[in-house]
Parts: sequence; structure tokens; C-alpha cells
Amino acid sequence: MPKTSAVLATESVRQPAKSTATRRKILDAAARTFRDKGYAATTLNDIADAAEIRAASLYYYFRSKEDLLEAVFGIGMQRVVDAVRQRSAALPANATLAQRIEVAIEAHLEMLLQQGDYTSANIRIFGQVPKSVQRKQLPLRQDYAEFWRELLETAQRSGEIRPEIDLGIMRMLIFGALNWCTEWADPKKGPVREIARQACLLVLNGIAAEGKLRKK
Amino acid sequence: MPKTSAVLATESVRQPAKSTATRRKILDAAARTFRDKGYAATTLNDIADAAEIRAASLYYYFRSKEDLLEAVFGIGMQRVVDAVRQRSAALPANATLAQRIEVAIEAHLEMLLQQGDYTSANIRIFGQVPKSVQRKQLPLRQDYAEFWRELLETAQRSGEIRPEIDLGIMRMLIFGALNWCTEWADPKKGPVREIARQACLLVLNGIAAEGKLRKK
DNA sequence: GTCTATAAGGTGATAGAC
DNA sequence: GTCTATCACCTTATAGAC
Repeated sequence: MPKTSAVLATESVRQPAKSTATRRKILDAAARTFRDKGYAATTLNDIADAAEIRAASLYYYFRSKEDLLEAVFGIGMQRVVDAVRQRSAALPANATLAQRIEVAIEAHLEMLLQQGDYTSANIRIFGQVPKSVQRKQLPLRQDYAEFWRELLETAQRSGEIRPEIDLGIMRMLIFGALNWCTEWADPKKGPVREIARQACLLVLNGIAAEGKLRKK
Repeated sequence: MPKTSAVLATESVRQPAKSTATRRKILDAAARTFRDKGYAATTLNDIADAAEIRAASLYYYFRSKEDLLEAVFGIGMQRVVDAVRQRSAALPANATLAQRIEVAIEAHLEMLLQQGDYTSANIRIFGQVPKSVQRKQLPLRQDYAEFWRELLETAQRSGEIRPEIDLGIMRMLIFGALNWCTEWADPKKGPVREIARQACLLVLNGIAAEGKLRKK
């Protein structure tokens, strides 16, 4: 059973459909507003407006603003982890580095840019949120980092990644290139596919023409 | 005359030294606090505490919280632009792409990670700040983007950058890899030089070993 | 489940003494 | 130049009617 269900489902499965729908509406509204304005600048009234209810009604579903934030964060992170893991698992066992990187980058970017605001909210505002909330998200984040760490380490051991590459630093540089897309990329103005393709070019081969390779 | 002076200097050069020093202290405090907590979550009391004055005294130097933010942003952006431009100008006219990229990446990262909180505040919280403030920063940001656009375009025309690279997308991916360093890199835990070196490896050649290059 | 009313506290900003 | 005192407003959260 995937972890997803624990995070995505409402606590009680037997709750009436209306309640579940409203809860989802609130979460959607919160994710979008947090993403756009940041956590502190978002008021419960902003969220309530977007969800078409009164601010006080939020407390029927969530104990506090922080609780709501945690729910949004959990869903957002779990979605990336699931998407990247699932698509990678679908690859043949003898898939190349290029194929594995390509699939992972594409899944990551799609979650970030197309699949709603939960993931992008998590990525964008994580650094400016109460430390207590950050701490609770660490396990899930490390889980995801671990996936990439393994992917890159295996490839370096097999000789597909050059030995002078520092995998710890490189992983964060790659995350940066991808995550920063929330700040500028607009799926309506250009296909995510093309961004993913360029990101693969960068990560695998860089931008320099052959024969003009850097010495050291 | 560099634009710097207009932004860095106090309005009136004839103001007593004490006033100028306090102003600088406030700016330093604001940059650090904005950077760490975000704009909305930072109160004027936070800044006043860090600057060792009372909140009301801030209004002797700045009209409003937003004014203070604009001042911090302006300084931060101007510093990157100046640093990158100056160091690039010091290169010989026939410098290679690798040399130019290396110098630009190093200067950018040093401003971001070593040279104080103004630049990192700008980079980190820009997306979650009132739209009116963002708009005022656009000219300076475009100025910097223009520098990179030229650098990359010249290199692609001369054949140093492969033709299948989309320079618009690639520039943003590179910015992302670099800017994201504010979220994880700690100059006390590892030299910025090493991060810059790895970033150059990534940008110029990627991570793949030769002979394992991606087909398409 | 959702609402109105309201509490309790903090926020940016101003007035005016020193 | 810096302070204390204060204002008007907005925020999260709770109480209790419906």
C-alpha cells in the first residue's frame, strides 16, 4: 500500500461526501494562495474566499493555519515522490543513465508545473515557513533525496558519470535548476516537455560543443 | 560613474556620520531578517531589535516597510550586476566560453553566498513580495539577464554552444542551479569555490562520461 | 457543517516629548 | 535622532446560534 493514501485521504472514510469535497476545496485554495503569496502573507480570509466559505468554517476541518500548511506540504511532496518512483520503476532494469535521468526530470517538472499547486507551494515557500513545520517534512524530503542519491551513485560507480563530479553538490544544483522553474516557467506559454528536454541536455552533456570541452 | 553610488549612498552626502551608520545598520538588519523569515513574516520590531533601536525610529530613515524592502532589493541586485560585469570586463578580449562562464558563475555565487544578505534576500523572497515592489526591480533584473543573454548568444553564434540548446530556457535553468544555492549551501561547511567548480562542470559538460553521451 | 459575533493580541504607522 | 505613547486596523482563533 502506497503512503499516498495516508496523506491524501480524509481521516474518516465514512464522512459524508459533501464534507470531503469541501475539505478538498479548502486544500486546493490554500495550496494556490500559499504558493502565490507565501505563508505569512496569506490570511485565512484569503483562503476562505477562494474556497467560497467563511474563515471560521476552516476550523471545522483544520485545527490551525499551521495544520493546513502541513497538509498542503504533505500532499505536495508525496505527489513528487510517488510520480518519480512509479515512472522510474516502469523502466527496464538495464535502462541507461540518460533514460533514468530523463524520466526523473520529466516527472519532477510535470508535478511542479502542471499537476496543481501543492508541489509548487511546497518547493517555493518551504524556506520561509515556521521551523517546526519544516522539521516535520524532513523525512519525506530525505526520502526523495535518497532516490536521487542512489540513482546518481549507481551511475557514477558504473562509469556513466565522470569521477570528478561531486554527487552531493551536483544533486543540489540539479534540484535548483528544476525547482527554480516555479519562479519563471508557465505551462501555458511553452510545453513542459521542451523545458524537460533542455534540462536533460544540461544535466547530461552541458551546453558546450564537442571539441570545445573544458580542459580540467 | 557606476550606478552603484546612486543606490548605496545615503541621499544627502552632508548628513552626519552617525545617521549614515545607523541607516546602514538598519539596512543590514533588514536584509538579514527579510532573507531568513520572508517579507510578510518580518515585523518592524524584528528589524529594530536587530539594529538595536526602537521600531518608531525606523521611520526617520524610511517612509515605510515597503520602502525599506526596496532599498534592500536595490542594493542586492546592483551588487551582483556590478561584480559580474567588473570581473568579466577584466578578461582578455579573446577569452573562451569556458573562461567567461567560469568567471560569471563564480562572481554570482560569491555575491549570493559570501557577500552578505542583500543579494540572497533579493533572490529568495522576490517571488513573495508585493507586485508593486517587483515591478520597480524589473529594469535592474533585465539588465542582469541581458548580460547573460549576450554572453550565451555570442558563444552560440561562434559555435562554442551547441545549436540545439535553447538559450532562453537554458539561461533560466542555469540561474536556477545557482540561485537555489541560497536554500542549501553554507559557506562555513564547504568552500564556495568548490560549488562554483561543480556548477561550471555541469553547465559546460554535464555529468555524463564521454562515450556515454546522449543520442539526441 | 456553516454561519455571525467577538475576543485577544499583534501590526504598521503617527504624534509629540526630549 | 531617538524615544514613549498611542491609534486604527487586521489577524488567528473561539463561542455559540442555526
